[in-house]
Amino acid sequence: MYIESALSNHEPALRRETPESLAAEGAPSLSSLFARQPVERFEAGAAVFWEGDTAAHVFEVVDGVLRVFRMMNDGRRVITGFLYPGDLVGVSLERHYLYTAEAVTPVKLRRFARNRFQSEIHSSPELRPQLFAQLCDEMAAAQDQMVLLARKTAEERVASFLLVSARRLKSVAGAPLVEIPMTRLDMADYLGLTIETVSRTMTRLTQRGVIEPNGRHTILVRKLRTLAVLAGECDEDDSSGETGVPEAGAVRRAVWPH
Amino acid sequence: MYIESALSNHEPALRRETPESLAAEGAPSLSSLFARQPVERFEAGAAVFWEGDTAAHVFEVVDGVLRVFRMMNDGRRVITGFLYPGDLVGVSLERHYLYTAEAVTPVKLRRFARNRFQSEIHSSPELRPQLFAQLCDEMAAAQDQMVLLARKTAEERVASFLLVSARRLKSVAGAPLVEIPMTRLDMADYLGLTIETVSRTMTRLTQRGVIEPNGRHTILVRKLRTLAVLAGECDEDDSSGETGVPEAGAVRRAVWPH
DNA sequence: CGTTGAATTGATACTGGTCAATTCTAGTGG
DNA sequence: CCACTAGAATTGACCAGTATCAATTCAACG
Repeated sequence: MYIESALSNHEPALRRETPESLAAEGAPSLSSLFARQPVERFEAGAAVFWEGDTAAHVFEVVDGVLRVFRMMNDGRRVITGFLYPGDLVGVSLERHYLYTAEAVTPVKLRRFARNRFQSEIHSSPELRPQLFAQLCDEMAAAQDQMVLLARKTAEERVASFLLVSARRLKSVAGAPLVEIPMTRLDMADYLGLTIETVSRTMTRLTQRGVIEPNGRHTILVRKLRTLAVLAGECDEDDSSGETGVPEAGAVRRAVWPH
Repeated sequence: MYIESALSNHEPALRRETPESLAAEGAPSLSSLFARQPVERFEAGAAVFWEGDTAAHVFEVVDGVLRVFRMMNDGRRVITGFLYPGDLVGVSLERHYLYTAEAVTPVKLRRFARNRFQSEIHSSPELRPQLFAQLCDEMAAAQDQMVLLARKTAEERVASFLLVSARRLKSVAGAPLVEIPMTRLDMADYLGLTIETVSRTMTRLTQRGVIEPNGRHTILVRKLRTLAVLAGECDEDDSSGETGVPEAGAVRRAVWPH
């Protein structure tokens, strides 16, 4: 079966309103479920759970960034996603986790027993559509990632990543200052490249004036439109204007000359 | 949020029992929802819907195979999945489909109005977990595909594809005879390769006696264990035995030397 | 200020892509 | 029933984009 996102380009449906805001208003939301759980802290690099562990809990990211990855038996690593505040980890029907979750930055999480989570979801007509929406968003993101991995060049991949990172920010007027908390190795394993290729590509983007690194984990995006064009999936008209962030709900064409 | 499959290796949770069997028994199942809808036929190559179309319906595949794909604006195509009898297409919260669905073979479908589908799901405590299970399966399959696209070699990709195709069959005793209904171009666009590379890789597998083509769309798998090893994600012990199909629920390790 | 892992940069290798030429095969029509 | 045809698949020669290997350089932290 195939599902789609409630919002194009994977702005997560529920991420806009912070967990706190909803919980405070008493509106039933997925994160309000977790609100009473104690906050647990993980230092950067620490694993929340491992691929193969018994999947006993569902987690909500409260603060920080997680990486979620799978390893091939010879050590090749694939990061299937990064998780941000408001995201859930470990929702599943499987007895064991199918991936490892690690803290990229220091992370705060809330934990919920799996079976309790399931029964809460099952019995709440408010929560169910929200969970469903998150699944749809995640599926859409996975499909974008498949497009990236299957057909995009190194430059398109890096540009796509930076673009999505830029969109995650509350777009500061003009050029957004993007935080890249993860290492180049994380980026490489997420984009299906090597560190060297990621590094070279970013150097080239810098030389062309598209981005302007500010330390290793902060990047000023100087030409957002250019970045969007380089990323692939958008119509490549003017890259001169260099105005604000291209809106998320962009039009999609339905033409395919067979 | 991240979810996992109810069954490893993406044997779909609900696919085993045919739609008919369940519907006949009156057991509430996703496909029983569709059972009263008229069957629609699509000839090979016909589109069921296009990326960008208003997403007004959900479809159940009754017979045949669909390909689901997205196009980049310059024509690069990525097939994100193939759909088989029992699968649903078009489940979404989005107003428009995010991908095109086309018939690979002559296909029979049943159609269900989107809002009716949603309310049925919403009001049925039996159906909901089944839909959830399908979402989980699909998410797990998407993650496998990301691993394939991000890190596997051409040979590993082709081997993985043939292996999954072989597993879909009711494993005939000994060497399974695998049907590959799609063209090489479909395979290439699914595996992130070119037709030429797919072709060369299959030729090499044939020369090594791993597979034995029987026409262009049928393949006798002579060395299933070898194929499994070549596919990557399985421990590569003996490839001599060449006995039955490796079971789906294989063990996963949880080691990661950081 | 020194140390160490991360990142960058360079030289070279190799997998898979591109372009082009056959060869196959499933239809089609005589 | 069989030759013809057009698209699909295979094969080959060559090329390009990334990976690999190796050497610096950078920057965060003690």
